[in-house]
Amino acid sequence: MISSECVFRIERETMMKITMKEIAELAKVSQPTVSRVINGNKTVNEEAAKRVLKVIEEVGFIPNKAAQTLKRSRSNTIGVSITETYNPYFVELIDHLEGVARKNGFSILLHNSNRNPILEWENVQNFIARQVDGMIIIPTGEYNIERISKLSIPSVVMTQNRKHLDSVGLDHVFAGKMVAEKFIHLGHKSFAFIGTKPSDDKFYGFKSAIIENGFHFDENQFIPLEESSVNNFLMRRDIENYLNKVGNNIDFTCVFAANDIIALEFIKAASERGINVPDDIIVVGFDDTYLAKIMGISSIHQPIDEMVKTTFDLLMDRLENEVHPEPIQIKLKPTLIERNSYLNVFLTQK
Amino acid sequence: MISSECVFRIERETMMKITMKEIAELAKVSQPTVSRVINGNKTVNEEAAKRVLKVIEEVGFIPNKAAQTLKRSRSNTIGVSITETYNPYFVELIDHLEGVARKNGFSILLHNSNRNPILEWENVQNFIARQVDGMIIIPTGEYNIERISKLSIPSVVMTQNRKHLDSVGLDHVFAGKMVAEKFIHLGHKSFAFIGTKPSDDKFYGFKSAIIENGFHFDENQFIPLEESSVNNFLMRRDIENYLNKVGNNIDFTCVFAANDIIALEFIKAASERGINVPDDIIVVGFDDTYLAKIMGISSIHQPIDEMVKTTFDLLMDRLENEVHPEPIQIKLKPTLIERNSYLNVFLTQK
DNA sequence: CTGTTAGCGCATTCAA
DNA sequence: TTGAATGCGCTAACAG
Repeated sequence: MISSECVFRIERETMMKITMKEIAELAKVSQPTVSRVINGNKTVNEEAAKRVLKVIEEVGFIPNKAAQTLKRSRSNTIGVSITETYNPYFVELIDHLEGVARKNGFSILLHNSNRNPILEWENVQNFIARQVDGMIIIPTGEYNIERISKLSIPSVVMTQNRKHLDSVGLDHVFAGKMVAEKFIHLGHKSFAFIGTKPSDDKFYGFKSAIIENGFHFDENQFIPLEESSVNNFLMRRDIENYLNKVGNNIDFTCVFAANDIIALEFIKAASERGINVPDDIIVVGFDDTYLAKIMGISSIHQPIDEMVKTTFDLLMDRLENEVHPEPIQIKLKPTLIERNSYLNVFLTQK
Repeated sequence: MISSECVFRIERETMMKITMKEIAELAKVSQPTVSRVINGNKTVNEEAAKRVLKVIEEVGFIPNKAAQTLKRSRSNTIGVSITETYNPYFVELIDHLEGVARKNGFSILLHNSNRNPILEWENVQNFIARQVDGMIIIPTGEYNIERISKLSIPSVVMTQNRKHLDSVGLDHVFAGKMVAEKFIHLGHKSFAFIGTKPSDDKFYGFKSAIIENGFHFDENQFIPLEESSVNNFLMRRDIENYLNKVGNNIDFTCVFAANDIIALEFIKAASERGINVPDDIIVVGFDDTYLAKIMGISSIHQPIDEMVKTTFDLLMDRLENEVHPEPIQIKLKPTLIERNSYLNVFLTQK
């Protein structure tokens, strides 16, 4: 007792790192016994176990996970590579992910790729170096996917679907279709899309549905945004460019925006030009972030909870079952959240 | 060469973990020599080094950081505990932090405390278990600070100042004062504050400056918000409650909000009641997040870059220099960013 | 310049 | 039920 008290004091002063060996000495047992107690091995004498626990409590011992990882070849860590944090949707995703991981005894090692494939690969290398048990990738594109699939570390791609890897994505085509059909159902006849790339699945779904329903969609109804603008909140500039170009010839009455921030920026730009949202033009955003909630913008809602849970479960499954059959592709269904734009209130109150 | 080719193939198939020992065999050197090459030890024969690097390249070897950490008692990781992600300000902070850390060869281990001191302590325990070299804490309150200060792991508190620990905070009192003086300078005579707790330093600075300038500030000019409302985007409810209570007796013409989201929610609530911002009431937010930028709300800007850099440098300093004198407290100066509310545009265009 | 040896802290045999 | 011995993959001290 006295000796343990003593060490305890020393601990608080100099705080040299303490190990199982010290605990063992103080509890008058061997180091493996301490290990057994900590890992809940029942084959330990009750008295001894109590002594060990008491000492652990007193000195505040915490096992060294680096040693555990080395020994067990298992770190209880999963690496998560994300592309950006400017979109609150990803932040929410990560938040949920950490919660789920924590509940299951895992830590998250989070790295941002900033949409840069080189950094993404760097992240993966780092994950490997740090012995993660699995990886969750929000991909920058196709660039590293195949390499990752060859890595033998269980990995799953989240938010998008990929051929070579397990993936949990959203049915973007369906989302686009849903918006188009909503617009059509509301009686609209001329449409527009704002986004960075025409290859976007949601644009494809949107455009297809429009054409399938016998309506027209030509190139200048695609309002193009630079990637770099989007990342730096400068999409406003691109929108202005477009509006300046078309002048008064705005011939669409509804717009689908690739994300909520873009939607809001469009609404602002339009409003300043005397175009009333939603009276003149209605707008639907994407991601259903709190921005959409706060500003009352209709938006495509991604089932974050379900996506995170599905992704994590899939990863756990891969961790436990060695067998690696074909990559699984899961496509989640989005929903359309309709809102009355608060902006409308601002616009019409006078 | 042939043997290395062979192992390479096996690697791609079964992908058993490869170690320095294997590299050594393939390169016909001893394992420590491989280590020397990897760590840039110049005392290695050039030929041998080349062979080693070639093999490493071929098999894609990445050193096991768990082993390195165990051996060096250094993980090149810093633990970061944050309180929330709902506020984009913290997200920006973390983003910058990861960038700075990466540049210096460090990884971030990020854990969210969700404003819960118990989780915060859990985070710290986890950081210790994972052998972080240092910690950066965005505190949930006072609760764990003293315990942390006794831990011997270099730690610095960020965004707030604390007595017992190195800390890099913001001069909140100054911020409040600055806003009050701005309001006064603009000719306002009756003021309000929206936030969760009257103990808030920025409220203190705000109120003090008002009183010092001979104006009045009584209790019902503090618009109270529940912590839980703020965390769940339900501050609107509290604001409505307040506005309902006072009815038409709104006697203030300017409001200082504890963060940008609150500011926006107030503006919305007020606008819907026919109160024009900024004609009837002007509003200043806090954090200068993109929300404020997008919506054109005036806001107190925190020097994120400087804060992150200062915090990181301080931590590095503590890591390198064993000596631990008194805790250092650094207070950064905020600035007031003035904007013309876009909401105003929406409100007045008709 | 390089190989041999030792040991970081832990979990896991294997005996006893 | 327990302790002694071993080794996870790596770095560092020491010979040579």
